[in-house]
Amino acid sequence: MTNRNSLRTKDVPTQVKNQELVDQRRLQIVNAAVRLFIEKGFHKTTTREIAQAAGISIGLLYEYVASKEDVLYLVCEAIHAEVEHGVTEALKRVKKGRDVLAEMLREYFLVCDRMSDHILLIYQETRALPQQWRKRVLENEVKITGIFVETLRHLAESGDLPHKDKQSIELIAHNISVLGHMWTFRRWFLTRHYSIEDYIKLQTDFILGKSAGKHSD
Amino acid sequence: MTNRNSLRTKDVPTQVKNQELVDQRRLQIVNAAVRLFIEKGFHKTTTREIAQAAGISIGLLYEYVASKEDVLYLVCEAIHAEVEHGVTEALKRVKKGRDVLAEMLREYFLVCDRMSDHILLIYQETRALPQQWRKRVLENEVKITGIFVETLRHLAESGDLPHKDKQSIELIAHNISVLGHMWTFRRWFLTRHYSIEDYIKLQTDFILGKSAGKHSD
DNA sequence: GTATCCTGACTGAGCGCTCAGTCATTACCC
DNA sequence: GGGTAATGACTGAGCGCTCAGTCAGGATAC
Repeated sequence: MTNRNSLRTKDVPTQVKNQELVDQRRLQIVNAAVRLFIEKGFHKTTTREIAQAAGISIGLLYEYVASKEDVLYLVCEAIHAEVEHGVTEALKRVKKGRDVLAEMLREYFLVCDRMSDHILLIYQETRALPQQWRKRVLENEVKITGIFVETLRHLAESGDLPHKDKQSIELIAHNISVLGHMWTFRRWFLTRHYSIEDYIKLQTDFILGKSAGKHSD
Repeated sequence: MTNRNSLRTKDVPTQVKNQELVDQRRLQIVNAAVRLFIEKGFHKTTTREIAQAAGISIGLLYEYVASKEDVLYLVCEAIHAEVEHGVTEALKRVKKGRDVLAEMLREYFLVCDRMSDHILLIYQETRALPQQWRKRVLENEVKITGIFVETLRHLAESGDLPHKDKQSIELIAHNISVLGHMWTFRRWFLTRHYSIEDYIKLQTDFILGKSAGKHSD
């Protein structure tokens, strides 16, 4: 995982003066912690294990964070940065072509596929964060959903999407986000029946409205 | 919460002979634990707190379960039983009328609304279960999704739903499940913008395919 | 009397975090 | 340049405490 945790990271206190060093060490720490948290979960991972996996001493770990929860927060921020980066990069590639929505969905689902474990981690361990930071992590979700809202709005304005009011568009954006996540937290079941390509195709049809029912109203 | 945890519950060992008593005590324990787990999470809740809230001693608690994780398992099973009961009850009411799918969605989303905290709990704490039981809890999710699969299949056969292959129907069932859950795990955001009635209406439109895009293929 | 249910003081493993001390590097002085 | 002082990154043994789980013994029912 690359270091995109530049902004929010500043809120986590450190004893170390050299900012470059802080970034580098925290990158080590986050990478180690992500691996361990995915493997055994936050609660069953000890601070010593994190330190060891990061290649530093337990004492030094606490020069760079004030608590174990700080580590989890850094991890969550890093994951979000990664996802957001993935999505915006994908969007750039897509915007030029046609069939923007379908292409966007495809790219997004692929990001979710790649980041499965990480996204799952956020669903499972956010609760362990202190109130204030939990809130921030949740707002990151909204931020990513916001990217979809923007795209959908553009499409609606340019007429490539049936007119929708703001409320509908926003909810559809949430649906897209969550249906991407569904691939991560029901992966254990879904992969038995669908490849990621199946999944992309079927979900795209569903979201684009090729899907269900006739109405009697 | 009523006691619907009759089957799977037998797998959790107890020292107490009187089965009635076991059921009654475990009900106390589960009710107490649910409340505490929702409030502070599994890891921050002590076994003592559970015992006290259940009105029994710590020693007695361990006559009815073998570990703290047992309690979590009982809680998960109870919640699932409750949700399943809610859904099947709702379905019975619905099947007679018309517009079955829309009515089913409505009832299901209302169940999710009522059981918000409980469903969220399962998302957040399943990880803390030992492997084998985690699997069972996950399979309960599939079971509930299965109810939707059944209903959709009936509708498809009776022609009230455009023909869909098995794969599509199954995935739509999963989507419905998860979009219900979304109301619980994004509740903190969604309630700012939508009432549950708004949510039901918009999601129903979305799922029934009144929703999005035109295609260029 | 004995089988069963129940109590709560007790144990000890485990873990987050600290802090006294080490060492490499830099800054400063003459 | 060489001697000295200051800085701050780094170490890891161990402290303090929490908390799941136990067990010896008491209460109750029949």
